[in-house]
Amino acid sequence: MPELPEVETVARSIAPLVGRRIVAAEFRCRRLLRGGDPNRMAAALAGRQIAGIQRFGKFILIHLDRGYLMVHLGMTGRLLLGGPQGKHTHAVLTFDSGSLLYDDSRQFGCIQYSVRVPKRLARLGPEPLEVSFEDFYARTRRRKTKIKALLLNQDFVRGIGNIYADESLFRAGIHPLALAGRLKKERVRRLYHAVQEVLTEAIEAGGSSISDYVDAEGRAGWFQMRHRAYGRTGEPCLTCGTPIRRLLVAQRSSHFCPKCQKR
DNA sequence: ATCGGTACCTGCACGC
DNA sequence: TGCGTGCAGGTACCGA
Repeated sequence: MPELPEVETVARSIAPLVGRRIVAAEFRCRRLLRGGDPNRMAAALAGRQIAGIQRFGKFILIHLDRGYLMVHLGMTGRLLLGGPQGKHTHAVLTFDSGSLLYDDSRQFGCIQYSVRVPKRLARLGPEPLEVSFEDFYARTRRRKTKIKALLLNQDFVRGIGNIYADESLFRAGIHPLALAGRLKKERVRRLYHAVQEVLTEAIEAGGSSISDYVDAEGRAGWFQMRHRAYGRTGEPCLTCGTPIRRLLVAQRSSHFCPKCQKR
């Protein structure tokens, strides 16, 4: 579910935890820990104070007074401040008052504790809202892959997922199958600005709630009302009226206007 | 080094 | 009502 705007919204909504101390931690799903031991993690977290919260692409890095807790929401992960626990509540952090729940029906997300900043974060590309155009452009050069696949690659830039890739390509007028390395500089520039525009608007809208995404306070986003391509297969293009088409790129559905978006 | 394909899970909507 | 199919915001890993 969550891409950069959703993760940013979640990260902001758990900001009230900064300064609070973890009284107890419980992990009920081994898969979620990616090899970590539930009891050792719980022991390491008990007594720790939240020092800060940072987002890296789709990852949330919670700084503790000793070590880091890295959270990825996968497709269906949620962080919730309090609220009822369900059959997919896989982790619970208890504070002196209140709690933070991790809920994830598909179990594609992960939570990892480490003393140092996890190495995975160092391999990610730059933040799309901070990268310069020259760097963004340079990263597309000599790439033989399709532009849609490149946008989804977190080592290219971090945080873009299926929705915002489609929305950005639509606004830039670029076909998802266009080869990244062959795009002219001015077309890459349009894409660069489209990515920033779409992500900025989506953050302002609190993200996209397609089926069940909500922030830690249970609030849904409304950027789905602004989608022009994603999920609009068969509906008229808002620019030219041509029906939006869907095809598979990198095994992900891609929605685009066959008339407005050129290869 | 890069690329495409597959695996990992559960839930839901759909047609029969 | 049940059953099979396809689809879903994600990444990691494999072989070519």
